[in-house]
Amino acid sequence: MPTEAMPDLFKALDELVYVRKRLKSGATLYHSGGHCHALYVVKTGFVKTENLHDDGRVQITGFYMAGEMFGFDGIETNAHACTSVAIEDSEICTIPIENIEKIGPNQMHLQHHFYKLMSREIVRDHTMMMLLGSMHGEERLAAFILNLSQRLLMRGYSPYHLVLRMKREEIGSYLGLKVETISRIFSKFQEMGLMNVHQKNIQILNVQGLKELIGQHIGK
Amino acid sequence: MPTEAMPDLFKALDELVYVRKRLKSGATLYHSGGHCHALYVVKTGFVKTENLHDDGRVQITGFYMAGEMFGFDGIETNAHACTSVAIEDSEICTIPIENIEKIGPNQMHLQHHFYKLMSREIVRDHTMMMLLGSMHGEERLAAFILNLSQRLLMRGYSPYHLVLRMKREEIGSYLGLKVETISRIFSKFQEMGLMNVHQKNIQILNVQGLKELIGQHIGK
DNA sequence: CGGCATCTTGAGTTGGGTCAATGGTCGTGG
DNA sequence: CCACGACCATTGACCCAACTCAAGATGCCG
Repeated sequence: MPTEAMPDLFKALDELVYVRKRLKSGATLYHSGGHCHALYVVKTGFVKTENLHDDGRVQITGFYMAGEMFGFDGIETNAHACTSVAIEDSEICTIPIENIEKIGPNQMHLQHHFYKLMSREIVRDHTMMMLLGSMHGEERLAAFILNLSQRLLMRGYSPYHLVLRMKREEIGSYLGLKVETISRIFSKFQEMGLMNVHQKNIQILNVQGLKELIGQHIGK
Repeated sequence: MPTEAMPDLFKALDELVYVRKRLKSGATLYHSGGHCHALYVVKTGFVKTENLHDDGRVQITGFYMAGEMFGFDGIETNAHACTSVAIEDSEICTIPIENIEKIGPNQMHLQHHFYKLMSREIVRDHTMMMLLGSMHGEERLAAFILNLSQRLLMRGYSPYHLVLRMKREEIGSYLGLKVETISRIFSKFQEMGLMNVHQKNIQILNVQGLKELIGQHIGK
């Protein structure tokens, strides 16, 4: 992607944005099954998306931080396939889908940008399938922490100090593990000297150690 | 989607198709990391896509049958994020990405069709995340068989008799379980009178029973 | 300060993994 | 056409990672 085009791209993107909504922590942006007419970008705050199974089981399918777009699952059927909830006070930008469809041939780079964003979501989901299907608990949590760290770094924050916005139970739901297991693994990581854990504050002490931990358990 | 528009849509789609490749069973269509210049549609046969982890672990991320499109993961970076392999002799249609980008404003419904297809893949992936993150072995296999049955039905085949194109190990990789576990669950399903299993031939005897099995294990 | 939600830790259980042996199926070549 | 060999599937015995249940600890907010 040529750097020159970026300002134009952002300008063009900006014109698609409809409104900025404010959500209190715990508030629902949209419900599974509801009519889907827009995509969303987190401006500030933190959002989760979750799938609700009939019998009450919940699977969190994503956590989105400032600058990240979500809601692509609703395009296929015009109905949301998951529920979106703010996990801290957040501001959300809305991009009406009709605006995206109106993108003309003069903004082909913008059209392509949306394809890329959806492709990125697909790659991310496949990575999660790999994590859930073939990694052990410790590997999953290490990968999760490294991923958050990476995303903070890209936003210009320190990659070594993170404040978790979600609770242990939500991390567990995302990683296919129970709260107690998450808690135990955090304690173990601390014992191993990989990180300091104090409630939601994580200080990463040994990035390389975390990376090496993933992939140690050969086989599964 | 208006039924009237369908013939036009198919005609328009057809014009994007570049070539039809023939692949022998076991042949690789593209490798992870390779340059991505196209999307693919299965014309005949059966294809799997898989993520390869450094340490040799493999996660199958999808099985695609006639009429299904795949390869969306390569759009973001122009490099394939997974490897695609034919699991039986197959014919594959290639849709060069440049053709998709050239779609003009006169074919807005076609442009939207691609958004829908990518959205469908995202929904499917989220369903898999739910399956891998919060279902037990029996539920996973039941869901898998019901999904195949459903896709056969949509293509006009009997939903009660399926011939598995993949081996047990591949089912296991897809569902995050080991070969032996898949084998044991198939045997159990047969004992329970839910289906007859003879090698790759599955005869479903009790669809309702399979559906009810999913969601019985409350909690986890 | 009290009440409630969240997090941690322990003890015991279990679903699915591992290892190992056997049984089927199919393709190839004599 | 049959026999061999390679690959795949099944089954059993045992084990361990993660779950369940239960009890405290910690922190937060009114």
